[in-house]
Amino acid sequence: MMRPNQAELRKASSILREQGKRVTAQRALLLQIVQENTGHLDAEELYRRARRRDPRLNLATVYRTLNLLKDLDLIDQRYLAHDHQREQFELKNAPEHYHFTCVQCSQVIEFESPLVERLRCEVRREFGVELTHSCLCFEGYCAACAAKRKPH
Amino acid sequence: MMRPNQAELRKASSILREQGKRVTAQRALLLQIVQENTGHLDAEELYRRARRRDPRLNLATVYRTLNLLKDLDLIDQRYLAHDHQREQFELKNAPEHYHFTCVQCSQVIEFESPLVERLRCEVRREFGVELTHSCLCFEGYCAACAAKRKPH
DNA sequence: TTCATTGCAAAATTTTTGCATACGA
DNA sequence: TCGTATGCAAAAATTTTGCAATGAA
Repeated sequence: MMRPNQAELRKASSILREQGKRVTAQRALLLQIVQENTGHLDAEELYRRARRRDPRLNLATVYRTLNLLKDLDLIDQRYLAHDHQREQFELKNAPEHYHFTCVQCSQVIEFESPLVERLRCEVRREFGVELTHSCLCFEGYCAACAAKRKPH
Repeated sequence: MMRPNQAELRKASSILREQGKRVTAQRALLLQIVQENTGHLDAEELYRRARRRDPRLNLATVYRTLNLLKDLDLIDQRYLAHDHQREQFELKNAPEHYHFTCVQCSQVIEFESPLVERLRCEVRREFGVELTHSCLCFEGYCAACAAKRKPH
């Protein structure tokens, strides 16, 4: 967690610039926060956290920035669990990864597995489709919460 | 598709009754429509379709009904693709199934595969978690749309 | 300097709620 | 009949937009 993935951020910045967009303090701040939190935030939460560092930041800017970053494919919009009503965002990483969300403590675990690629092949072959994106959202109880639920 | 799955609906009705809830014309109509469309509808679209058969139906009733059915676990709320902003609902079926959504024509294909169970086992073992639900959302181009994109 | 971006406030959109009436059991 | 559920209208919550001022390149 919290690995300062500056490379990711620099890459995002240069993509912005390539598109003739400006790397403003607000955009840099929001990108920074998205990447620090492995990015499972909705607009409101992102706004709350960003305001701690820049109290002048406006919620409209958060929405505008999220839309921009989505358009440029710099962040992903994910649905992680049933009870998340609002959209969730995360920095787009090269390798796809998948999520497990604990329904009790909301902890998110990322995982990956070669089985996913096999599944994608299967679907491609069976239906003749072309896949551009896959999202896996598992839900349940993390080890700690599961233990608490079954004492002894 | 469009198999008149009356058994599903009767089961839903009896669950409503068991919970001391009433099976009103509005609720029956909404359940009917959710199951007819394999249920990939948001609140507004469900409302539009329901109004064709009962023009007096109110949008507030749709929201109240969706919340009720979610609480009773009679419908699932799913996020099927990136561009679906609003919540999507579908009738809860016994076997879990997964979705592919065509980003061009919005067609939804459901699939299942034993690989999913293997993946679930892997995640359970690796992280010691307990799984209660899994959602797979694949996106891409269906066979027809893929063909149109690559002429000759 | 120039024009994209911001903050602010107002509008639009989506969802929930209070209350009198209607209706299922 | 009794109370739950509905329609309606108003409120709340979420997201977008117009515009003057700001600031990155």
